[in-house]
Amino acid sequence: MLKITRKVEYALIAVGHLQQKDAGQLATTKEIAEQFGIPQELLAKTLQKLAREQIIQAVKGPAGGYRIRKDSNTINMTRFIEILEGPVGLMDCYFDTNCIQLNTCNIRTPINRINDSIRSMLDQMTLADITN
Amino acid sequence: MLKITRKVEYALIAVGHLQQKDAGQLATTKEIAEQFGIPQELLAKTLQKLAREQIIQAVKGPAGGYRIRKDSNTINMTRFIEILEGPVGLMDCYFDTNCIQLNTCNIRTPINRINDSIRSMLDQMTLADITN
DNA sequence: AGTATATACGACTTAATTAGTCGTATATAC
DNA sequence: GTATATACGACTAATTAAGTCGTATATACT
Repeated sequence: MLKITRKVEYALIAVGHLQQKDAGQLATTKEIAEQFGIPQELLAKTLQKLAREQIIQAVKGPAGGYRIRKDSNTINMTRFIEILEGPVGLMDCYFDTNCIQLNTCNIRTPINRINDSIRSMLDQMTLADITN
Repeated sequence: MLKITRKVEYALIAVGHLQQKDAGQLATTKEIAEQFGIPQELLAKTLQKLAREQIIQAVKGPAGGYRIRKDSNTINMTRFIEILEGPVGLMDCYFDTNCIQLNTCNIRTPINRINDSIRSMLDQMTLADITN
C-alpha cells in the first residue's frame, strides 16, 4: 500500500547517478545496472521512457548512453512518477468517473482531499530535490 | 501506484455509515455490504480487524452488529490504514533495513523525506475528518 | 562494408500482491 | 434449540508488478 514501484525506484537511482556525472558526461544502462544491482533489461525500458519524455537524453552507438538534461531538474515528482506508472491517485475514481457506486459512495470527497494533498506535495518536489 | 486497497476503501465507507447512525445504533455487515455493493465476506473480515483494534464495537447475536466508538474519531489515518494493511511507506526499506543495497543506494534519504511528508499528512488527518 | 556496442520497443513469462470465497466456531436473543 | 450475527483461518481467483527475450535501429571504429 502506498508503495512506489521498482520502475520509479530504479529511475530515481539512475537519475541520481546521472546528476553526479560532470556536465555532458554519459552513463550506460549497463554501468548503472551493475553498479546498483538492478536488472539491466528492466532499467533499459525505464530509461527509454524517460528519454522519450525528454527527462534524459539518449546517445546511440558505441560510447553512447544517457545524460541528464539540465532543465529536467525542474520536473516535478508527480510528472516523473506518472511518466513511469500512469495516474497518481489513491483510488481509480479520482480519474475514472465510471464507478457504479458514485451515487452511494460516501467517501469520495475526503479521499479526493487526501489525494490532492499528496499530489500537491509531489508537485512541489522537483527532481533536483531528490538527489541534491 | 500509491493506491489504497479495497480493504481500506470498504472500511472507510463502513465507518462513514456507522458515523451517520444515531448514537449507539448498530449496523450489520450485511446491511452495509448490500447498501454499498461490497462483498459481504470481505467486509466482514475488515470490520473484524477494526473491532479487534477497538475502532468499532462488535455486538454478537441476533440484532447485533457494529457501532462506532465515540473516541475513535481521534484515530489518525496512518493508524487506521496500518491496522488494515500494515506499514505505510513508499518503499520497504523505510521499515526494513535489510536491503543489500543500503550502501550504494543514493535515494534513500530523499525517499524517506517524501515518506515522512505523507505519513505526517496522514497523521494529522483523523477519522472524523473523513466523513464529517 | 562489416562488426561491435548501445539504445528502442513490443511481446511474453514469472512472481507477488490483492481480492474474494468458504468452512467452521462462537456468542446470544428469542 | 434455533436463527442470526460476529470471529477467524485456509483457500482460490484475479490483478498488477517484475523481469526476460527477440528483434530492430543507430553509430563509432576499423
